[in-house]
Amino acid sequence: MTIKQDKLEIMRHSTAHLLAAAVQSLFPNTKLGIGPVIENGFYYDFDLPKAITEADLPKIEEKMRKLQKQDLNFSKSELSLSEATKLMKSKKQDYKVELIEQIKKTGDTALADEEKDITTSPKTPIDKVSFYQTGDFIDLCRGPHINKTSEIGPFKLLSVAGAYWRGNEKNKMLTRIYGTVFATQSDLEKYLQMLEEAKKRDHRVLGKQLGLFVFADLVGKGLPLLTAKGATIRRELERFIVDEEIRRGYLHVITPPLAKVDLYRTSGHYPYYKNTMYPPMKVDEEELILRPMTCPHHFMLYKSQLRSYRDLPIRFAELASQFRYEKSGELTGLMRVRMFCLADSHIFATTQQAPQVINEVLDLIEYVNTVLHLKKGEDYRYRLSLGKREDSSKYYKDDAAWDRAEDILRQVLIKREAPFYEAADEAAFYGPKIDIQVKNVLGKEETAFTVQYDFVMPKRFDLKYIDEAGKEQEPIVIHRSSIGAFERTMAFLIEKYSGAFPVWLSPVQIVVIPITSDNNSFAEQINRTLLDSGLRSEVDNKTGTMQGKIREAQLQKIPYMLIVGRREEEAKKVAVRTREGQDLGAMKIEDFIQQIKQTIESKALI
RNA sequence: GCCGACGUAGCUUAGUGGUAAAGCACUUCAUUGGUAAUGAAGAGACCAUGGGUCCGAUCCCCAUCGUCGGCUCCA
Repeated sequence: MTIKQDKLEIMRHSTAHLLAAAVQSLFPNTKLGIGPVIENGFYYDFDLPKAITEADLPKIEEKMRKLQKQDLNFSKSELSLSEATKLMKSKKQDYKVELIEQIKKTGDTALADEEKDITTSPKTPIDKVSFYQTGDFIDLCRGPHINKTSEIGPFKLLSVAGAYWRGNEKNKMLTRIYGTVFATQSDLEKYLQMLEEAKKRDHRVLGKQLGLFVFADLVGKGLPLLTAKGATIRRELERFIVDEEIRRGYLHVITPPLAKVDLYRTSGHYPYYKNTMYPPMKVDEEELILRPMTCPHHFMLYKSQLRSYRDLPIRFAELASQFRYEKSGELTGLMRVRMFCLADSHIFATTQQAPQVINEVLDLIEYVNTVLHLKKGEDYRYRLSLGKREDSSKYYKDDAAWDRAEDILRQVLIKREAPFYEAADEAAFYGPKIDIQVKNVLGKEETAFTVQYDFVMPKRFDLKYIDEAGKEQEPIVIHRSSIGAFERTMAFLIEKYSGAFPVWLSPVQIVVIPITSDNNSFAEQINRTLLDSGLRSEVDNKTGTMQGKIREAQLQKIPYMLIVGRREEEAKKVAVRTREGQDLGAMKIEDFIQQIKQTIESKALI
C-alpha cells in the first residue's frame, strides 16, 4: 500500500465522521454504530429514530458540505475506560458503550466487524481510549484523522442499506450509509463512471440483452431458464471439462439428484445444512430429499466394491445437479441460484498421496483458468480457508486432524509458490479447503472453485482400502470442483468477456449477411456449408439494410459476419468482418472455415 | 430471512386520482442498399397480483409475489 493510499484512507474515515456528524444533527437521537473505511470508500452504521431512504442522501450531503465549510478541527482527546463509558452513556450511545466494553475485554481497539484474516494481535491491557471531536460531534475512534474538514476532498453518498449490528443476524438491523471520497473531483468522477461501466457489464444485464437466460415467476426464483444460446455456452463448457477430466484420469459417473434423508444423516450433512436443504418428500415409507451435495452418492459408488491401494487414487467426477434452499435475499442472477450444476469430484487417496492429489487438482484448475483467460492475481486468487476449532457446532472436533490437513494444504500452496491468503472460519465442517476466489465486475469476490480436504466422511461411511500388507486402511477424500458451478462460472465469464465470448463459446459464431435479397439463396448456401462443418451459423435474411444487420450482429457480439453481395457471389467468396470492426476481405469459404476452426480449436479470445 | 427501494407493451423508459406515452423490437408495404440504425403504416399494456380508501385507483393505504442495493449465508 502506498503512502498516498494511506492518506486517502484517513480522509475517507474522516468523511465518515463528517457523515455521522451530519446525520446526528439532522436526526437527533441517532445512535451511532461504526464507520470504517472500505475498499473505494467508507460507510457508517446508524440506529435512526425513523427510516431514511436514498432520497434523503442529498439532504445529508448538503449538511455535510455546510459542516465542512465551517472548517472544523478533528481534535483528539483521551479518556479512561470508565470516563469514556460515562460520556457515551450520557449521550445515550448504547453501541459505543458496548464497544468500550469489548475493548476492555479484548484489549483490542479494532472496532470493525471481526476481521476475516487470522492475524492475532497481542492483547495488551488498555486503560484509555481516544475520541475525536469535530464541532459538536464527538466519536469514539482510534484515528488517525486529517486535521480539518477543509482537507476532505469531493465526496458522494452512494446508497442506503440495512446491516446487522456487529454483523450478527440476531442483532438489531442498523441503517448503513455508503459513500466515497477522493482527492480530486476527476478521481471521483472517474470512479463513478467506472461504476456505470461495470453496471453495463453485469451478467444480468448482458444475459438479457444477449438472450442467454431468463427467469419466470411461475418457475420460481433462483431457477434460471437457459435459452438455446445460454445452453450452448453451458454445453461447450461441459464438453470441455468432461473431456479434460477424463484425459486426466477421472471416472465420470452419473448419480441421481435425490436420495433418502438417511444418506445425509449418515454423512452428517443433515444437522449442519438442514436449513439450506429442501425439506424431505415423503414417498411410501421413505423420506427423500433433493441433494444439496454429491459426496455421499460417490461414497456409495466407492463402497460398491473392495478397493486396493493399487487402485488409489480413485477420482469420481460428475456434472452434478444440486439443490440448496438459499435465502431469498441471497439470490443473484446466475451467481447465486437454488439449483446449480457443479463440475464435482471426489478423489479417494491414501494420506501419503494427498499432497500429490491436491497438486494435480490445482494443476487442472490453473489449466482451466488459462483456457478461460482468467489471470492469477488479477482475476482470481487463492484463499486457504481454515476452521474455527472452538466452534464445534460448525466444525468437526478433531484438532490433530485439522492441524494435519491445514498443514498439508498450506505446504502445497507454498511449494507451488502460489500466492494465497488465509481466512479463519471459512472451512467446511469436515475439513479445511483451498478456495479459488474470483472477482465479479463490481469487485465483489465469490468462490469459483474449491479443493477440500476431508478427514471426517471416510470414517462416517466406513470407507476402506486394502494396503500392501493386506490390512484395511482408511483413505482420505478430496472434494473438488474444477470449473465450478456452471451457473456461477457463466456469470463470471459473461462479465469477464463483456458478452464478447471467445469463438468456441460464442452461441452464434457466424452470421451470414446478404447485401440484397437477391443474395439470399447464396447466403443460405454458405450457411448450410458452415452448419455442415459443425459451426454455429445463422443467416440474416430479414428485410432491411446490410448496415442495419451489421449493427445488429455487432450488438449481439457475434464474432464473424460474412457479407455476401453480387461481387462475392460471382467470385464464390465471402467478405469477412469481425466484431472488432476489422474487414478481413473476401476469401473462399473453405479458407474461412479452416481459419475459424483453428481459432475454435485453440480456444483463443478472437 | 432481515432493512430499504422499485415493479407501466418483448426490451428500455415517460406519465397521471377520471382505464396511458415514446424509442427499440414485432407485423405489413415500399425500398435492393457495400461494412454500426432506409422509409411509411399497423399491431401490441385489464399499468405485478389480491384486498382496502374514494363517486372513481395504474397513481393513495395494506398484504402477497418478484426484482434491485446491502446485511446474513454461500458453490
